[in-house]
Amino acid sequence: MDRIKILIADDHALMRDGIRRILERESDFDVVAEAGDGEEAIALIESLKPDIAIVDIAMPKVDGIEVTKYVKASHPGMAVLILTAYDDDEFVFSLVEAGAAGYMLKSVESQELVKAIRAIRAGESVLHPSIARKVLNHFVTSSAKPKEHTPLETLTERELDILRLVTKGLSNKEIGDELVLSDRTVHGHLGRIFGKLGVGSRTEAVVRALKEGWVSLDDVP
Amino acid sequence: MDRIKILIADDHALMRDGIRRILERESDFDVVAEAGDGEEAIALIESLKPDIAIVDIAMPKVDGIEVTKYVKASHPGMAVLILTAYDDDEFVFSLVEAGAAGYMLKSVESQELVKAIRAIRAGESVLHPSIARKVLNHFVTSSAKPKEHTPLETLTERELDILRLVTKGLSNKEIGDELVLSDRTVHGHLGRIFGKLGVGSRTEAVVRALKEGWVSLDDVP
DNA sequence: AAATAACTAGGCATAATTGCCTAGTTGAAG
DNA sequence: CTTCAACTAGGCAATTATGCCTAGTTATTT
Repeated sequence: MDRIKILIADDHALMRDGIRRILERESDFDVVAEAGDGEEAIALIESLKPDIAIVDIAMPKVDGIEVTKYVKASHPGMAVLILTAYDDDEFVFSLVEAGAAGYMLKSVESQELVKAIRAIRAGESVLHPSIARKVLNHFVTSSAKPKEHTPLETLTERELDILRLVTKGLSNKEIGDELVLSDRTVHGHLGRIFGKLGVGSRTEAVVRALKEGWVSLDDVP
Repeated sequence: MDRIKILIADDHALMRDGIRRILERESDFDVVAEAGDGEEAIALIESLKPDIAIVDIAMPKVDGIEVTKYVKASHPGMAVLILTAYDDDEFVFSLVEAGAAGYMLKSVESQELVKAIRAIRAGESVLHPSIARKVLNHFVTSSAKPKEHTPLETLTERELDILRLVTKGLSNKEIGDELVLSDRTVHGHLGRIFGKLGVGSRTEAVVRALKEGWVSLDDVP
């Protein structure tokens, strides 16, 4: 069999270099390229067509999830191995959905990574042990309570506007001034927001907005 | 001169391995140990007394900042090079204060890291270029406005307890029940919290708590 | 012993929030 | 043309929150 062509995408040069040196000790591995961001990764994938792309989630310009989606859409035979520092449920499910063949944490031992690559090459899927547990938990709990915490009816644009200003600590009246509305209107919107989010106070709504990423902490200096 | 004895502390085995392989190519470097968490790092520093400890910030049990403080307190001659993924002002100042001899990001090229180690061995200090800029900005802006956004009088433990519960969306009365207090007491604490933080509503206080890291979003499911 | 800070609690007044209604307007979709 | 969702606005009542006071207790420090 030909050597396994591998691409490494990670914004940390040191990590790329380290992984490359680890993989290059394997005679059947061929590290054909390194990319420092998602855009570069996609370009190199197009021109070099590696067998496996080792991709970090957090990268500038285009993140690992997008890269994975792109790869599976345009090169279904190509495998993506996510290698990341994030031990986060949400990412795992996004990636599994996007079609990643593996999800390993950077805390993995070198030889485990090597084994994972060979397994993926053989058509298997690999999950970091601590991740596998979470995935199982997910299926168990998600079949137990199909809704309850997910019934987020989507907020309208206007409601998001108001929620953003609430997060800045403004009162209903101040929000009204800001958006040129009556404070009663703000009051009405807020009531609907609370209903949709299933909360009962602006404090909870704010935490929810931040948790879901509607609003970033950076927006609130 | 003897070879430079180096210890690598990082919770990512892959990163440790990569750095080790990079450094081992230099004939005057001697990687004497690897540690996967801060506790292990301190133990190994005690027994092996390396010249330089390369330390990640985010590590289990004991973080890199604590390790740095420990090293500077008990082995003033030993140097600490922080190598981390976090491009964050606060960490830099904490580390500079703690006595780190260098602060490099993991996005650095291998050869830069090698050069940094030699520089530190020679008694110099090294800062990642993008960090250096921030440090300069800090001194410029901090001399311009000595207070204003920094006048965070420290909150007491009790105040933090209350702030944490506020972040969960509880009312004063609910917080009182939780902590076995009168709601008036909670009211009093909150007033002092607002004063210290310079805010005027629980919403602002919550955002502040999250922004400063008093409370984590993970604590609020 | 005296001072200090933190925690506790209450009074009192004002302002803000929340809940539950109705209802007009607009624009897009059927 | 009708229907529907979203945005707008208000009435009304009840609850909370906020600000500004005082003041007792406890533990620590000086």
